[in-house]
Parts: sequence; C-alpha cells; structure tokens
Amino acid sequence: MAASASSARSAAAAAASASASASERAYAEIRGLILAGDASPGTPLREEALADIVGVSRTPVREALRRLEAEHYASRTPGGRLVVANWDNDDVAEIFALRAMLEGHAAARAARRMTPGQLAELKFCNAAIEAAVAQPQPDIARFLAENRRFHDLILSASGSARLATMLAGLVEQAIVRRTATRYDQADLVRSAHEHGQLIQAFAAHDEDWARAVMTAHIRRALHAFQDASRSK
Amino acid sequence: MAASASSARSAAAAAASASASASERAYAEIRGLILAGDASPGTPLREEALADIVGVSRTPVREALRRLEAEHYASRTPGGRLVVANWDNDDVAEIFALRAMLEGHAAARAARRMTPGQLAELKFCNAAIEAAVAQPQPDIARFLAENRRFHDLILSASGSARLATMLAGLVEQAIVRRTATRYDQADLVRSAHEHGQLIQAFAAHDEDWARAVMTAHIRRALHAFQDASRSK
DNA sequence: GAAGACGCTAATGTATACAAAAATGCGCAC
DNA sequence: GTGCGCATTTTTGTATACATTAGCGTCTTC
Repeated sequence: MAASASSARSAAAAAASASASASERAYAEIRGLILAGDASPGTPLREEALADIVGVSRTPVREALRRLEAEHYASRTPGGRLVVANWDNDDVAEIFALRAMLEGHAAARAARRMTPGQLAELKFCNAAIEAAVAQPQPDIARFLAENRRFHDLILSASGSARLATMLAGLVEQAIVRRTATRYDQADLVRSAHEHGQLIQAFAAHDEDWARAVMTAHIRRALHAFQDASRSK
Repeated sequence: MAASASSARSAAAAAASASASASERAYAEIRGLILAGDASPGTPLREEALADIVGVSRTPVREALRRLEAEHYASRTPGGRLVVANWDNDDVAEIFALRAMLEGHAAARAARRMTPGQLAELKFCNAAIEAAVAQPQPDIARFLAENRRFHDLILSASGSARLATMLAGLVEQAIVRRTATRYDQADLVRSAHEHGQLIQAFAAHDEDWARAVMTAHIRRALHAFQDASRSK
C-alpha cells in the first residue's frame, strides 16, 4: 500500500513536471506529498522548504498553497501559518455527503443533456472498469483511473463549470483516503454494476433515476470506506 | 439603483482598507468593481492596471485575481488572460439550485447542533429584518445586511468549514444580482416569515423540516428574482 | 523558582526586476 | 485587395530582494 501510494505520487509528479507551469508543478507535487502521507496532518508547510523541494521559487509555491488551502488540504494556524489539514471521521462523512448531493445533481443535469457520443464514451469506460475488476486479482490502479474518468465524463456532460470546480477537491480528498484502505473485490464489482445502472438512466434521459442511482452509489462507497477503516 | 450599488462598493472598500492586508484589500476592491458593474462582463482584468487602482503591487493583486477566478467572478480567455465573467440566466439558475441544496444541507446540520444561544441570535437577527421590512419604505440596505447575517449564523451553526467556503462565493454572486433588481415589499415580508419558520424548525431540532423550509426559501427567491428580471 | 518582558530568529507578506509567452499591427507577397 | 507571417509591444509568469510580523527562547526580577 505504501508502495502504491508513493508510485501514484511520483507518477502524478512526473506527469505534471512534463512542461507544465511552475505553479502547476508545485501544486501537483505538494498535493502529492500530502496525499501520499509523506507530510502527515499538522506538519507545517513552509514556503521556502517547499520551493527547494519542487525546484521553483517561493512565488509559484505560494499560489499552490493558496489553492491547497481553498481546497482544505491545508489549514491555517492562529498565527497565519499553513499546516497539513487533519480530516477526522466527521470530515470524511461530510465530504461524502456533499459528494452525494453534488454528484447526484451533476448526474441529473447530465441525464438531460447526454449526447449519444458521450453515452458511448461512458459505456467504453465502464467496460474497462469491468475488465479491471473481473479478474481474481483486480487491477486497482486501472480501476481508480477509469473510475475517475467515468465520473469526470459525467461531470463534463453536466455542463456546469461551477459544479466541476466544487467537486474537484471533494473527489480527490475522498479517493485518497480510499486509496489508503484495502479494497474488497465485491465492492468493486458492485461499483461497476452501479455504473451500468447510471448508463441506463442516462440513455433514458431520466434525471430522477440518474440522481438516485448516483446518490446511492456514493453513499454505498461511504459505508464501504467506513467498514474498511474499522476492520483495518 | 446605480447609487446604492456604488455606495455599497465604496463602503466595502473603506471597511477593507482599514488596516487589512494588501491582498485582502485588492480582493475586496476588485470584487467591488465587478459587483458594482464598473467592470462589465468581458472587461479584461489586467494586473498592472488593477495594482495602480488599488495602490499595491502586482503580487497581492495576483492573489486576489486567483481567488476571484476560483469563485467564478473572473474567467480565462484561451490565451490565459482574465476577464470579468459573464453569468447568463442558466448560470443564475444553477447558482440558486446549488445554494438551495447546500444551504438546505447546512440548515439540516444546524438543526441538529443548534444551541440556545445561537437560536437567540437568530431570533434577534430576524427581529431586525422584520423591523426593516415592516415600514412602508423598507430599509433595503438594512435588510440585505441582516439577511446576510442570518444566513451566516446558520452556516456557522452547521459547523462545516467546507460548506462555508463553498457557499461563500455562491451567496455573494446571487445577492449581487438581486441588488441590481428592485425589491417587492411583499417578497421581503415573505422572506422574514420564512426565516420565522426556520427558527421554529431549529428550535424543534427537526433536520428535515429545516432543510425543507430552507430549500423552499431559496427556490422562492430564485423565482422572485426571475420575475423581477423579466418585468424590469 | 516562576512569571513576564524583551530581543532575536525565522517565516510570511510585499515590491520590484527579469523572462517568457501571447496579442496585435504592420508589411510584404501573392 | 487580401491573407499570411514576422516583429513589436503588451501582459502574464517567475525569481529575488526587502519589510513586517509572529514565535520563541532567554534573561531578569519579584
């Protein structure tokens, strides 16, 4: 698990370092440090130290930190210093509750606007997910990547930039925590099945159906996560 | 209307300039320019020009602009330049829909956690609102200020920093647009009455009731706004 | 020995100077 | 006369130097 987290981090950093802007790289790399657990909750995020790590000046690091602060990856001490944020169980539950509402809303909007092309993409994407989880040894990395893509496709089909930015932070945060827990294959298969239901709802352009399936999908994920945390 | 908007702007700017940080002042002032309509949609937001206006250097202006961009007050051209964002009718409807969901959720959480002290504050606040709207010539500025405070109290009673930051942008945006329209006294009275219902729901610690009243409150506001826009 | 104040240190906030990229306008060729 | 391409100019992105403020340890005094 430590290995998968750290490889995920270096992969993200490598992808970002390929000719992206300095602030973008700083953002990706610092977030990676937090998500991989290299910087545990409460750790101070000092601008100069981070600038050295990323290899840029303080200016882009500052921009990255402001963004991370807005997305609740970092929080401020009374004196105005930034530290890695600490999410407790209530926070996780809140994140999932907000995701359920907002992604449910996104699904409803998407159902209204879904084009045949977008629907085909979703089907293709979910086929990949099913392939990844059907094996006795599920391909977790593949599942995470394609699952992310599936939800992003719906988000983009919903056609609301506001929703997209609001959800961006929430999805990341929740996925991270999940990455840290062990997956139960049955959960993965169930997830793919729910995606299938979503596709049906989209095909029928049925807003309420889509919203309900998405809400259920995410609330089930919450409980799967909580069960995994408890038994860990 | 133009007068009220511009006085609101200068008041905000003055409040901010009183010993606040440069980035904070820049944020408040630039947002003021956008909200007052001094910078109409599509107007380029050039860093150096804004730095001159605010009287600080480009660095804090940049931070302010990133924040405004994250809150959808500004959007980027393909080339990466910032311009004042243009909200169409769909955007406004989307903002209200998101507000209805998120503030409904906040109200439900608040109902669960409401303390007697917080409840008393809400009652006091709504009394001020009722006083402001009871007169033949309602005190609009007072209403807006107290109404804002009422909703902020609920938000803080909900105890979720995530909700608070998510809603901050949405509330501002919607209020601005409303400021631009003429208020119908009947709407204001209705609004105060709905606040009374909310207080009852909070007193009973009834989550579902609170959520329903809040959702209805905001959706009515949407339609009041749309009617006002049409007949304007 | 404990408590408070003072001064030092380290971190953030701000300004400016420099580099890179993008828009625009001009000129040239077709 | 129009369209394309290059050069100029404007604007944003990044680095660094400076100012300010919060933290923190020590020293003094009661």
